[in-house]
Amino acid sequence: MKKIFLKDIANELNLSKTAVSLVLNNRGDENKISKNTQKRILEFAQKHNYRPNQMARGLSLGKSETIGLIVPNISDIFYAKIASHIEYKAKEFGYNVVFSSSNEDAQTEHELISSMLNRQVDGLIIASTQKNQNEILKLKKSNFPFVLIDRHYPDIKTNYVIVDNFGGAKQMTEHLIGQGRTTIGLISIKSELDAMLQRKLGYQVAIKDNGMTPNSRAIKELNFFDYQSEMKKAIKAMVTGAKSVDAIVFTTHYLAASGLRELRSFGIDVPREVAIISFDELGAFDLVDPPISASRQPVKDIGNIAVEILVNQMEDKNEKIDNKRVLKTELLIRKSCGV
Amino acid sequence: MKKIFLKDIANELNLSKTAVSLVLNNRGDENKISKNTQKRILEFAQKHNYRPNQMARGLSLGKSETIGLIVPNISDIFYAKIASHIEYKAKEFGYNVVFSSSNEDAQTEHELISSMLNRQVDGLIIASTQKNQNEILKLKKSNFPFVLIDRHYPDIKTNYVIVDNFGGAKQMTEHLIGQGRTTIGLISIKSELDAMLQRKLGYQVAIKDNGMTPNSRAIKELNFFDYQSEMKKAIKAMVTGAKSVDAIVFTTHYLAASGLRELRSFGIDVPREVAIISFDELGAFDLVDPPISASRQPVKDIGNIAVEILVNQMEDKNEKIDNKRVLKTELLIRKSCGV
DNA sequence: ATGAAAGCGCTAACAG
DNA sequence: CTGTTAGCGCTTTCAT
Repeated sequence: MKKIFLKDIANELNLSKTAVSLVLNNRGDENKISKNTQKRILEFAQKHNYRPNQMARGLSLGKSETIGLIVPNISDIFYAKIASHIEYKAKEFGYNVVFSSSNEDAQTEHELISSMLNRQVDGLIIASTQKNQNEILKLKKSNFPFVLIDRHYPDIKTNYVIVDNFGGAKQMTEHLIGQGRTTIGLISIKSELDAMLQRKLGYQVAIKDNGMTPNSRAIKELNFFDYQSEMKKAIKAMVTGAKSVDAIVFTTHYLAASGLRELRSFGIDVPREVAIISFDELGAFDLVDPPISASRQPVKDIGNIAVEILVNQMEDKNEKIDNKRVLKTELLIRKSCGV
Repeated sequence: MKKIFLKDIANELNLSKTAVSLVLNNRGDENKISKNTQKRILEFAQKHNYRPNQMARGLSLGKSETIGLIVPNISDIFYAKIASHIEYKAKEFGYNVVFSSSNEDAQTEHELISSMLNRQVDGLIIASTQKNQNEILKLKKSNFPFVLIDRHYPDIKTNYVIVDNFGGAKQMTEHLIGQGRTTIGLISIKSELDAMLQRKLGYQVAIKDNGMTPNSRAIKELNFFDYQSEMKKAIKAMVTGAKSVDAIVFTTHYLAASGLRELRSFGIDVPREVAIISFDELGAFDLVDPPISASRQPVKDIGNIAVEILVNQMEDKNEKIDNKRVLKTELLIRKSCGV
């Protein structure tokens, strides 16, 4: 089963490369190549297991039929799920997906974008570190097709698909208030991410709107790379002393999991003493003791819509490039925030 | 910021494409190109943001510096983690990663392999459906570099990195026996996967070795695509009637999660009435009520070793191609299998 | 209806 | 030390 090339099949069949190429790309009819010739070509290719070299094809065509996907971390189940949906949807449109993780590092993200551009991806889907404003601006100016997901740059007009972080967090907080909680804390990641700012804001607005006293001491923002050890201190500060909280909003799933571990180690009864709720969830949140309430993100929609917008822009060069989509999260009420 | 090519920089600098290409590929010194010329080239390239076209480069070089990764499902946290480690390790060696999910479908896997070959990946890492023996055999015969992970074909000599499924399952079962459990059931996926067979075998051998009566009614193998609804029946059958079990071994994480849900809905006290243990785990298994014991797979090692073997084979064509690695799982004892 | 020939951007003998 | 030249495998215009 040796490798066979376009040229070989042209030679064997006494045809030109042109004819073979045309037929193999389904352009036989429009170029009026006889049915019989077409059949011969197709059968021969099939029989000899012909595989066009996509690098050659891509070089010639000036495109690779590949989409690049850059996420902070593919082993985060949230991004893994999005990746899975992106891959599925991309395939529907005939595109492959190359992915890479930036590890929340701006420089890595920068290199990844370059590298993918080198590899001639036809478009990019990026869950950005949000620390590469210039890079994104350059991409935009060069008119290269891309869409941001999960995180966007508020100051740049681009395509993006995000969720309503503000609304989701506000709704979560209001639910706790509705349950009669009066001293509600927030534990988040220290970050410039607009998503995180919006979640904090949603929480704060809910607090104020309900006539409760905002208390900056009730807000803890942990270092992303060291959140586990900082969590211990944060929880300790929140549950001891006179101003202890009776509820905590976590701005992301791994914080909620970590926070619950610490609450337990302090012997706190969740939800009786402290109710908790999480933005986004892990697979087993419904099994946890107690089951953790969460605001679920529509991962499938995020992936699908991102691909659709991207493909539109890649294939229709006139497409406007500030296609903004803000999706709603879904509040899942479980025992962790009250009875 | 218009696109700039090798030719452009040669022209601008009044040099030949050769010189420029050499320098840009760090072969300036070995080709005795003057330091000064090198500096001019590098600076010009830098300044104009030169990006070599990897399709052209790949076509010329006959390789793409890309590794293809095929897994059953990238949104399964187990594979997502492996993918993450593979990506990281591959980058150390200068390779990119393209991934795709086969959805446990043989035909899809077949197409994926073809497609990746078309795209000129330099090597393949495959967690196979194990239903493509011929395809794998062909790959092997063509001498194309690849390594199987997680699942291997027992009848074909290939590179592979798997875990000791038999030993892990045996150890899990023995632990339950050591806890005084006397009627132990197994819930698995109906599948030809060697991994699943080995897990079942490990369970069965542990049962026999300890003088307990094997009972085929205590083994339930569910349909992969419909395991949730079948789980309800399986659990019901296991916990009702005279021969109800006092422990269950689950052969994979999502089965354990699903099984626990059903046990609860039947009002079973875990672990008092029924102890459970899982092969592999989900992120929050330690938080679940009760915390679920599990045999953890070494995902990082699986990824790293797979890449190392593959790179060896890709870069040293004399490398033997039956590099077999069987890694140990790690038993994590938590409350779900007894006090 | 089919073929010859040029070209995509880069690498690598080989010759100077 | 540098330049010329010939590909890599495929697509596509332009003749025929």
